[in-house]
This record gives sequence, structure tokens and C-alpha cells, in this order.
Amino acid sequence: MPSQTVSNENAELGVERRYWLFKSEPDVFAYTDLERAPQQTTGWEGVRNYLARNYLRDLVKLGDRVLFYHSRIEPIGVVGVCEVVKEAHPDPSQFDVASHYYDPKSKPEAPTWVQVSIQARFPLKRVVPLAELKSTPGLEKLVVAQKGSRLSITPVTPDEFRIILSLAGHADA
DNA sequence: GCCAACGTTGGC
DNA sequence: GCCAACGTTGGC
Repeated sequence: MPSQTVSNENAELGVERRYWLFKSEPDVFAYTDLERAPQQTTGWEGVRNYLARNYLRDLVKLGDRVLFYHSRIEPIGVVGVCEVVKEAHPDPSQFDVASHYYDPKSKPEAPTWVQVSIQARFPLKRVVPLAELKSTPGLEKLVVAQKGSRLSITPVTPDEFRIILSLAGHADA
């Protein structure tokens, strides 16, 4: 079933919209790159970790909100909000020999890796730095703020999402 | 650039 | 199937 024809499955089930945090190194792909992309949309290619893949494949649904996070390069932190506009489908980079993400073990008839597509919604009024995520009450369990946290796709609770947006100055989040 | 944390690989 | 060695991530 083509994912585009599926309306928000969570909404149909009466399940509350989920929230996620996607990490990206801004010298590879920054939030501003997403804003400049056609329809401000991109396929989130290159996820090569099984737990992150499983989140994308099984739990990330149309309409879910995504916090866009810049890793590695200052200012490290949450920079923008996006929305899932296409659910899991094969990540084309796994079959592209020229791609950094090429995976020779993955076969087109049984793709190992999936991507979702996200569209930019709005940049945060200010970056919420990692240090602040670590020190803010209510974010003690935020996955990305845990020591040694490396997963590039992590769940965020509705409360955590609200708190992070309010830290950025979006009062009515 | 260092290195702690953690995921993956492969010998046995 | 264990686990040591190795590779990668990402904060600092």
C-alpha cells in the first residue's frame, strides 16, 4: 500500500500524535538546507542503525512532529520543527554505489533501510542548546540529553516537546 | 583532536 | 552464542 494514500494512521486510531528528535550534522545537512529544498521537504536518508530504522519503519507516522537537532558543530541543539509528510519507504541511498550510505548487503527486493520524508515547519526563535536540555526540569529523561546517547532518531514525549518549544520562546506550544 | 559510549563483526 | 576487537558517533 503506497504510504501517500494512508491518512494519519495514528489519528484514525485515535492515538495522540507522536514527537521525535532527528539529529543531523549541519555541515552535512542543516535545517537551512531543508528550508531551501523543494517543498522544504527531504527524504531522511542515511539512517544505518537498527533501532533508529525500526522507529522509522514502525512508529513514525504522517503528521508526527520532528525536532531538528544539530550535532557536532556549535551551536549544538534543537534548531527547528518539522512534520512527517511521507511514511517509511526504502532509502534510495542504500543502493547508490556513489553514496556514502551505500550498503552492498542490501538488495532491492528486500531493502534493509528505510527513510521517511519530512517538511520544515518553522525555525525556533532561538536554538535550544544541549546544555539547556540537560539542565531543564522535566527533560531529565529526554533521550538525546542522556550521557552517551548516540541514536539519531529518538522519541520525544508531548511534555518534552512543549517544554523545549517554550524554552525557545514559543509560548503557545 | 581526544576519547567515552556503544554498535557491529567475526573468530572460536 | 560469547565476547574481544574494531569502527563510529558525538560531546567536549
